[in-house]
Amino acid sequence: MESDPNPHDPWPTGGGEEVKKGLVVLLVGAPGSGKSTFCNDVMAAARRSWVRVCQDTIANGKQGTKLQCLMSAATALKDGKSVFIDRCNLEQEQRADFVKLGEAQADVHAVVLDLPARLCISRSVKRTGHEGKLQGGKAAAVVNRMLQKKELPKLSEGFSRITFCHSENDVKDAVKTYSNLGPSGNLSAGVFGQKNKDDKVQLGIMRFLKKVDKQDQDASGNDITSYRNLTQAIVPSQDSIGNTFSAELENKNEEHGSLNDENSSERSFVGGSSCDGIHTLAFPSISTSDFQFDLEKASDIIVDSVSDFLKKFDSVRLVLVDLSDKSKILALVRKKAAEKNIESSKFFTFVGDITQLYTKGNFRCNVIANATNWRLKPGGGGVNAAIYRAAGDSLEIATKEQAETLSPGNSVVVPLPSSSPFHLREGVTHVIHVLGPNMNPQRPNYLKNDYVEGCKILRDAYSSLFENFASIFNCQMRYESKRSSSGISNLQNPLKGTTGTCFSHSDQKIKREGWYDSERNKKCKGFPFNAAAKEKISIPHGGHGYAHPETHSDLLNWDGNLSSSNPGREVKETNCAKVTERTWNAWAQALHEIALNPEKHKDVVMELSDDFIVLNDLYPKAIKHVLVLSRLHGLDCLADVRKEHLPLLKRMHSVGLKWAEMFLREDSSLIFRLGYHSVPSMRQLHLHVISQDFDSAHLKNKKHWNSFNTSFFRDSADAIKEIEKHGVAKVIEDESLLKMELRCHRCRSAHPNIPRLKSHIANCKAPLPTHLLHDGLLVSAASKSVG
DNA sequence: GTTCTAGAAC
DNA sequence: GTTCTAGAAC
Repeated sequence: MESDPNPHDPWPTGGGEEVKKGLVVLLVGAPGSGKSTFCNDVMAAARRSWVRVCQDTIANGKQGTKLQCLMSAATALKDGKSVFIDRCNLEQEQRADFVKLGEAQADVHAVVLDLPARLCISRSVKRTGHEGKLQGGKAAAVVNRMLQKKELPKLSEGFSRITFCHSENDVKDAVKTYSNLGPSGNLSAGVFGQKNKDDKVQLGIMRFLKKVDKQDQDASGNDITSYRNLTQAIVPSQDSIGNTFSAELENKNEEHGSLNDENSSERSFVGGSSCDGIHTLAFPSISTSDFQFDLEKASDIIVDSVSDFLKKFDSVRLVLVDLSDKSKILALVRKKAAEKNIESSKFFTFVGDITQLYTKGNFRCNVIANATNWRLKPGGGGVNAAIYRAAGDSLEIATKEQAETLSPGNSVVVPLPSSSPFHLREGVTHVIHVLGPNMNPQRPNYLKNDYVEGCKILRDAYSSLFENFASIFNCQMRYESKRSSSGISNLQNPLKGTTGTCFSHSDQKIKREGWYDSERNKKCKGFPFNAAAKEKISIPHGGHGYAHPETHSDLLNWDGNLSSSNPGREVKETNCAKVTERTWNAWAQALHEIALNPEKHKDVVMELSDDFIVLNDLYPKAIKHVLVLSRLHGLDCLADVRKEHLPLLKRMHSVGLKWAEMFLREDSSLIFRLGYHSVPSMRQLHLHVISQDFDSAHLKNKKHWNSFNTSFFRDSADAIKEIEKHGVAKVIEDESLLKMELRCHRCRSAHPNIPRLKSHIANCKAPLPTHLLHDGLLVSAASKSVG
């Protein structure tokens, strides 16, 4: 849906004026990859005026020069036409001059026709009358030689959008996307459809890596080195808790993107979310830990610096992070930020590990700050050590490229390579090292309690940090501003009149989940409830098997109090946690009935013991999909499970494993995942053992898909660990998860509807996410043979 | 959980 | 016209 005639254009141009912008699309592909066909197909159905610049015919039908192509393209752009550059463009150097065409107010895209070499060769060999006269047997040698030199395009070359096509279907989709592009429409920026760079990494290798890496785990159990060897681009995505600000706002922006880009069925954002996301800087409190800076003074400076910065920038968020919810600096800053009326959507505090904001906190930040030392070296204590440990060698190497040392009050931006574990795992694209004043006599540059100088340096440090953050942001805005002439990432941009339906939250919601201690335990300890929280979310439950609609969804407000969105509701108390009483609808009782009276259901029971029953899911969502059903009365869902149920849970897990392994003996190509739905539709605790093909006619809607492919699905092994550690398992009682856009569970590409998703997953060969492999959450033939 | 179906999307 | 979603009913 291009924007020109649309009165609801989400990215309206400034002052109501339509700013015409050119578009240059470089085709990238070997001879025989279908570049000319692509151009012709688009031009045949196009809604805008295109010129195809083909080096093979540019000289009066004969092969011409690159210069001729450049001149022809420039002329076409001047005439307001859009241009296809139809030449191989396989190497960066060959593309560079064409990318520069974008300097004259044009977007530059790449469409990569990365089809199998064999196909290109056979087409080249077969073709007669090809414009490039590359026919016959010679073609094979030429194609092979060219492909050896192939350098896939990157955004950093200056492209605002890159579309990778690996199959005929991909090409069709891309043709459709460009055909539908109206005269002044635009497509969202980013990388689409990129395959994992290293598809050769197979399960066996992953297992091997895992084995090796056990020696290299940090204290929190984070695996460090395995990621060094993987280049798979995992972009933390919308399968996180949907209610952190970051996830939510990024979702919104993707929704925006989709309005301009209705046909981008392949939407695997590679390289972080910065193109479409809200730029978020997570930073620790500088100097207050190891450098022993006074907390009162530091908190004043933080709040002042944040306030100043936010006055200047709109589409950014700053998040102060500390490990403990008892953190004094967080409490001080929260209080002062509230007093100063700093908008809590733009600045807030977060309790968690800054190195695992996404994986452990489900909170996405694309930039994090590191309180470094003057040598910019790993080690020391606190945040610096943790960040270097988590980021692996790549951070050290990347840092060295930027600076050797740093003086107090300064900061330095370090872009993380896309292969960096931090980038892959956490979605962090940049680390900014910042050095604050030191009040610790044991550390270098000791200020001897000179707080006049100290405060000055700390202010400098924060302003340097924030300005550097903004400079990254500005540089990435280059792409964004290309997408529309009016600064598209404005958060205030309303969604009025849009038709996207994936995300229906309001902008001002926040929910902190994922840290047990800050929530469930506090409830036990009788923390005060504050119904007048500044921001809160209530998540009504409808459509599930129980009739009572609400469950707890609490959050911390600025005052650090717990607020409840469910005042006056009856709860029953089990041990420490309060559990909502639920009334289950008749249809949701089927499993409960089977669990209690298995003798009446011999037709479905496949295995029976005193504790559990194994049965096929009546409506399997994959080739193999069985349920391990607990028989314990009163245990209806994962949220009800407590420590005393651990033996049962472990037993159910091992029974699930046994069945998965049995299925694997029949079909070794299957891969299984074991887990629970956060909010099950059917009463009676049941473990899903489901093969990851999702090849089933019963998988019919978004809810089906997302219930197995977002954090709504809680892996059995994780649940067990969490119960062991915290007494309860995390359940994500957030219905919006089930309404999230449809993303392939392998390559993370987004798809407009279930049929399209299903046809994609039937062919997607990308490996399953590394975190699943890595944490042993998948059961496959490979995992069995190694383990 | 499924089925049915109106109406939106294509 | 067909396809697809989402809400209601069960």
